[in-house]
Amino acid sequence: MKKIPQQERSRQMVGRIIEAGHAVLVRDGYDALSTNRVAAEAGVSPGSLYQYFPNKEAVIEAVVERYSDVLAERITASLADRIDDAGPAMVRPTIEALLDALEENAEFLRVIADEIPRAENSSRTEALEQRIVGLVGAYLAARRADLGDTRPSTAAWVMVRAIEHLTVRYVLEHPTIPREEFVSELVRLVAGYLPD
Amino acid sequence: MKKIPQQERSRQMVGRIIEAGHAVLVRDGYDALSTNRVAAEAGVSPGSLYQYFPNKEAVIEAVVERYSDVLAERITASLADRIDDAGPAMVRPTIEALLDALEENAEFLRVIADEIPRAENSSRTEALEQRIVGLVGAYLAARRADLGDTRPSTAAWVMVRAIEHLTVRYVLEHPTIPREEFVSELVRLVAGYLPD
DNA sequence: ATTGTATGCGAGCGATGACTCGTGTCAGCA
DNA sequence: TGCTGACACGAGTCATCGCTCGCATACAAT
Repeated sequence: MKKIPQQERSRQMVGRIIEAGHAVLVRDGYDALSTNRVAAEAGVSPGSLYQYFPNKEAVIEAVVERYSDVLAERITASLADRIDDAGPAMVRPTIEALLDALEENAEFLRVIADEIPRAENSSRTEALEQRIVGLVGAYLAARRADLGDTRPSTAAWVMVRAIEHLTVRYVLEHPTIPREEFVSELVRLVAGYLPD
Repeated sequence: MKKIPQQERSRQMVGRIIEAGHAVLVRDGYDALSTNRVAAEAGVSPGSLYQYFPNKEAVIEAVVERYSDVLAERITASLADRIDDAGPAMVRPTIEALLDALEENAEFLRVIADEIPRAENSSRTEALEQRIVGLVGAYLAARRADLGDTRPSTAAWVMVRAIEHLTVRYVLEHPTIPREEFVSELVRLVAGYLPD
């Protein structure tokens, strides 16, 4: 039974439930998340939870959505900021911003990337990726001469996927590569692929 | 109760169970896989299944292991074959081989990559990655002059992760990029990153 | 044949957890 | 103050599943 909150207290409740879901995911992990546990963590009864979420999946979706909205905000803002710069002047700060954003919530990122099946969030993840691919594609289209006969959309697809994955894995696996070295490598990777 | 099969028929049973697990994963998906269902699919009783597998997870592990052994075999063989070639002469056939191997079993790849939580197979996946990173790292170390001050191990980490992820996503998402174009892009990506 | 052992069976136990529903409470309004 | 509908509660229902155990059967050795 999906209701639209009409009173203030119920809107607070939705917030508390999302917050609790986040806490349970980080503290107990994805497998241990039950609607009963989320309700308990939120100090709310299971029945109340189901007044605002149709099922368990919807709760998780809401938690993930809140996180990825914040992330999307930061990334696209950072990208848009430097869309007029060229080459490394644009690439390096963007990668730094991405790494910062991911590291800030590394524990939750681990849950999303390693514990939740990818398919569960495919729609949300892909929407975010599509949005960034669009941005980067437009950027590349504006400087098409650089690319030879590579299509901008293709180049954007490759770049965005690669950078996203590499940064996420770097943050989660903490390989024995100093951050500075890692960033430089990514910049080199991008620069080699998009010659100017 | 993990038993070591002593008679021929029981060895056949283990094989049938693994085969059934594979079939259930592909046909019904990860969430729908129960030990009872696997047993039924194998034409075997649940009790018998537990004579050879300590728990459900072990069954899945065995199924995944069989798949990733085949994959590892093909990739490392292909890599080793061309370890003496230089530049694109080595890179392109390797990527082609990787794409071939992934496409051959795309349905099962989807289950592994999109439905099973990554953490479930981290040990197996990482072992495979480590092995390939080792191979590539050794290759790069042998031609260290090319890399400037980038450490071979770092370059290998970046390359292997990037190529693996991009090829998997390409196979699973079937973006509107022709295969030939995609391969050329990956070759360009590698060539740009590892100048010679 | 007979006995001992390995193998196989499948009904069912025990626990879990998503979700419901009957009951109670609170806020706002006349 | 009494009424009404939104809101909240939480014990309980119902189905699912991982896993066990007592028994049956096939096989090998003697």
